[in-house]
Amino acid sequence: MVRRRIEIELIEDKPKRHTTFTKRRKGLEKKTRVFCNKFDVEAAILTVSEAGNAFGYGHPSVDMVLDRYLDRAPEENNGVEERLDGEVEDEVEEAAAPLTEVEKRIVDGIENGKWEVAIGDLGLEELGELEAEMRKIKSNVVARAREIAASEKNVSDGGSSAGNSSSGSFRS
Amino acid sequence: MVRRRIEIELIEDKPKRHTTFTKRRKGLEKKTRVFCNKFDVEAAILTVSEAGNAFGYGHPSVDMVLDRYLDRAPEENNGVEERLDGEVEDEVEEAAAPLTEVEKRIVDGIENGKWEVAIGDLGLEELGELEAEMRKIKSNVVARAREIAASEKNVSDGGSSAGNSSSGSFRS
DNA sequence: AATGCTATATATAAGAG
DNA sequence: TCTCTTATATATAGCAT
Repeated sequence: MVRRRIEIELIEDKPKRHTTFTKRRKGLEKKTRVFCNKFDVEAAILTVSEAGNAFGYGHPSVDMVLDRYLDRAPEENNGVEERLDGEVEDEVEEAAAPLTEVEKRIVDGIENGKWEVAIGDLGLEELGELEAEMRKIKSNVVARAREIAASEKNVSDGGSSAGNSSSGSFRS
Repeated sequence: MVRRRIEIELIEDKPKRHTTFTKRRKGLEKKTRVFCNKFDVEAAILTVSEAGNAFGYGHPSVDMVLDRYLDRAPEENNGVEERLDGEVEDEVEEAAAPLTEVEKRIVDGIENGKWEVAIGDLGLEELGELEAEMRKIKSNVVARAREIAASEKNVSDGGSSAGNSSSGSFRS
């Protein structure tokens, strides 16, 4: 009977924690389902347990919502909720955007099944090959990016001179 | 005061619907936050409104959870919740699997910032180039996949055709 | 581990400001 | 559009099965 107020704290006992975790996860998923039904919107709830198991509910499907989200989300949310409607359109600086257009199109292409073939059962060598290829492409793209960025800076760079060096900290 | 039982139906009035939508979305996000705090697990709630606006809350961040999920999720969820722990390992036909290991690794790489540089401001030509490259790689991988699949079929094909309809309707 | 029960905690629909 | 209130709907902690 909810004997005491539920602390917003970590439950100590392992087994109890797991039980409660499951209960609450289901509740969250149910709430998401009702939410979707009520408003006919796309939503997804993803959870990763301590053991690393991934659970998810989504309408019309987790992947669908994922696609939509990745397509619309220009910024990342670091634990804080955030609206993502308009465009961010900042100046063309050197810092990396969380999800650029190119990245989004790639993700979109992948997510939308343009690969058309199940390749999940490939050997690992193929996978490594693929990654190497992508890394190569990335290098090309990066080189081109710097080139373009450099020339753009020459004509449109406002006054705030210095500070940020153009090759410093990107994402991880 | 919740005059009547809340129908699990679509609300008619547009303005009211939006208000209620916002309220419930916040509630869902709060519940997710408490959920994360209580169990110290990773979770994310993503919603896309009718207008196409994307909202999201996640701990430690939406992207983090996304990465984890994509890394752990072998199958897609079509509106029905589903546990995602084991492997799916289906036959390698010509139809697309929702998200394969390779795809996931690609997505993961992209999401985790291994591209390290902002390339969103590139010209469109670069983008087309990149896509062409990826398509090429895909062809290679596909060819290899069929090769492997063919040889594997020779020795281990059981025969139960139907079961899960993994060759009918795919995504988009 | 999963399900049912029930007292209590939380969420929230409708108003009001 | 947001916040507050308040009556009511839902979720759920602890327990039993």
